[in-house]
Amino acid sequence: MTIGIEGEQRAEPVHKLVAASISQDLGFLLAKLHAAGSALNNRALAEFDLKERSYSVLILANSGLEPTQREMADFLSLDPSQIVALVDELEKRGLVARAPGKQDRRAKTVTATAKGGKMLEQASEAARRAEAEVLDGLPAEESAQLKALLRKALWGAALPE
Amino acid sequence: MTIGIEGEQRAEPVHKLVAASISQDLGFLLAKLHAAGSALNNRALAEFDLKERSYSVLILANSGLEPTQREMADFLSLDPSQIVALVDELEKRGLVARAPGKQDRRAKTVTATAKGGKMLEQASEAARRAEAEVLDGLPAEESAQLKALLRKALWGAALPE
DNA sequence: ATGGATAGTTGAAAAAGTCAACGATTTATT
DNA sequence: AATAAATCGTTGACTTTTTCAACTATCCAT
Repeated sequence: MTIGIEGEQRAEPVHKLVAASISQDLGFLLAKLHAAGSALNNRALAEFDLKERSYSVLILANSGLEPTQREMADFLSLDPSQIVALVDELEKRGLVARAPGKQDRRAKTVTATAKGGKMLEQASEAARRAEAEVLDGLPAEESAQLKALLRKALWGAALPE
Repeated sequence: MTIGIEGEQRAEPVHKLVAASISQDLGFLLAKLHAAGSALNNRALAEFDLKERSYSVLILANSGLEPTQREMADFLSLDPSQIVALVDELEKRGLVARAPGKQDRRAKTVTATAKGGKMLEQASEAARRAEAEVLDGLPAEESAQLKALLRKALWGAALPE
């Protein structure tokens, strides 16, 4: 983690309270790193009028997996009604399109348009840079390790890639 | 991670969308594990009429470090006004006490009362169990590694303990 | 001694999260 | 086949959380 201020970068000063036992608490560590990362991500994505949420939806829409809104809601840990709002906005901007589910006509699959795919390409690059900034304190190997452990904590040993 | 349903526990089914590239995104992984952890934490703490937030404040108040509200806000990545509300409530319940800062009379240090300390003891045990549940998929060594990497990402190599 | 910054507090406004209901459709039961 | 129960997306109401600008009291630099 670094804090960037007007182009200049300095290491985050280690806070006095780091000595408190909460610094050993997983929930706190996740919340804090997530908060810092979200701020950077949202700043990076603002250029494309995206936020972390809409960016996530766009990625899933562009994945080729033709996810339904319900699948997105489950996977992103969001309420289905929030997905409606996110897809509404992306659809209005012509970045994604809804289509009726093939087997299930109740469901709607969400797919990125060509325009959405192009925007995603650029946005991903910005997000990649933001992530690098968050992981600034970790060498590449440990960054990979951290992400691998997070995936394993979420889904167990059976991991993609 | 496991999902507990009415006492019974089952492994979380690996979602179809895990194959999407967002599963490699640090922000997403943090958000998802944090969301799952928060739910478990809050459920565990509800017994004590605490939430993650008030629990965090109580820990810091009990740390012996005599943090000011501002220090708490910085450390917990919260707005100072949110700390006011949290401390107000804990103080009303007799779990913490405000005292004027010794060097700086603008500042107020927050300290846990004996009652607060006792409650924290029990609540910590509940939180510890919740954390264990989140880290269910990881062997002890990897859990420790994950937490160490999170700390390092946040504060660099200079770590407590 | 004055001016500018900072701590806590308040209150308002915006954003996000929660939840129950509904129509359309699917799945299960008889 | 008919009916019942469950599910998907959507809407709207409601609550909670977040954000931000003011304000007082106090501190710090000059």
